Amino acid sequence: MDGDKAYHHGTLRRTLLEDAAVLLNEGGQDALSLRALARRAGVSPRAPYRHFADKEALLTALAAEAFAAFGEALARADAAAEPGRELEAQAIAYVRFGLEAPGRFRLMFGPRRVVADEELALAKQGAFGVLQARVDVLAGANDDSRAQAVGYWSLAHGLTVLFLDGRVRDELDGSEDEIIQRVTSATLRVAQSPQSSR
Amino acid sequence: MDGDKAYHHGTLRRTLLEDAAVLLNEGGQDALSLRALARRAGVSPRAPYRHFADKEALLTALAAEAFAAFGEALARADAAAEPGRELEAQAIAYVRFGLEAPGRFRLMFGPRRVVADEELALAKQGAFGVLQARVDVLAGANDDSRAQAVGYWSLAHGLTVLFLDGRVRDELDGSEDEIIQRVTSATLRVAQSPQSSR
DNA sequence: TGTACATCAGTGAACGCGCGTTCACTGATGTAC
DNA sequence: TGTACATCAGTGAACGCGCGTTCACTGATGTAC
Repeated sequence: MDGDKAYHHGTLRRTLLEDAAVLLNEGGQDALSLRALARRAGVSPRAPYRHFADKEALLTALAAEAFAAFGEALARADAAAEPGRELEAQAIAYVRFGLEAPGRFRLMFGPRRVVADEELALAKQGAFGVLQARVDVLAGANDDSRAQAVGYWSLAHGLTVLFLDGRVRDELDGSEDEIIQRVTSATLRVAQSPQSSR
Repeated sequence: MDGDKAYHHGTLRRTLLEDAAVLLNEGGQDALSLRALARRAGVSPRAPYRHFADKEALLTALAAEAFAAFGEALARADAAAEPGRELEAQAIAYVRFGLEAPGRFRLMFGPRRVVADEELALAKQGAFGVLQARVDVLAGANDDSRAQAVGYWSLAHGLTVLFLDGRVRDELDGSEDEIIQRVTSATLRVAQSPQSSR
């Protein structure tokens, strides 16, 4: 199970990124060090530098992967949703994605990374695009559709953070999905499909 | 200007908390160390321990103060708003509070602090209460008013984070306040007063 | 199939650093009489 | 108003630690012929 990779690890890059996500979720940013990562992978402290220029580069790569996975999760939820309930499904997927791995989520939206990483920018843009596309279909890509997309994104994002903070559970009862549906439909103008609210 | 306090600093506790906020906003959590704080205050590394049990205690105290200030800012905005536009005013105040001092904002909603601090819990509860109170007035404290309050809070919170992330400015033009108003009214069901939307 | 050799993916020891925290201490301040 | 003394708010040197990163290196792998 361990050590069968001998000298040439073979998948160090992957391993490092996966373990980084684990450390982030377990102990937050403070717990994530290159040395800890190397230790987990059973490899010398120097080894990670073969795959990443420095710590920042690893974090950026991880954030980019996270946004890609995020976009896919949103798209999957959208595709699987009952017609007319796609936005709600995306909101649920959004919150779940955050709660599933809080450390990763905080990395994604944390203090500014190196501004110039193109892969990261694209992945981010892609994830937002999934939501924007659905809003455009429902709202007809009018003047307000961008503002609406930002509003939906904000609501889902804020709800996630409030869940992580414990705030939501202090205020509302019920399962996660129920709460999300309830908050969404109580708050949003165009919450669902043609057949209006509730 | 400096050093006129001589040996007994006199206001070290205050100074430390204020400088901590500055460091947080300038360089993020990583830049905030007790030693750096002591240096800024022109005091030995040991001195802060006279006022805080450890670093965590200082952070907790800072977060508690921040939530108190936050609640006051929301209440002030609410009081100064045109009748019927209080929620919008609170949302604007919310976002401004975050953009004004991102480091402080991230501390407030960052990874869980020591759960058991009562002062922090109360200050947090108080800030949320300001919003909840306004929702109750407008919505009549019905079944959904708690969910609505959570929804508003989420929207404002998410919008703040998206602003901080640069996401909003990538998508929408206009001044901060305009954007907030636009997103709010495009998205929210009960955006304003009786006279309905727009 | 065998061998020479370039390249790739690691080793392991060492560096300097700033950190949180603790030590035994001392100078300034405030209070009791 | 003066003095003794407790207390308060700081000093400054030291600790051990884990970190990011660099050094010169070496064993494993893949390719050309």
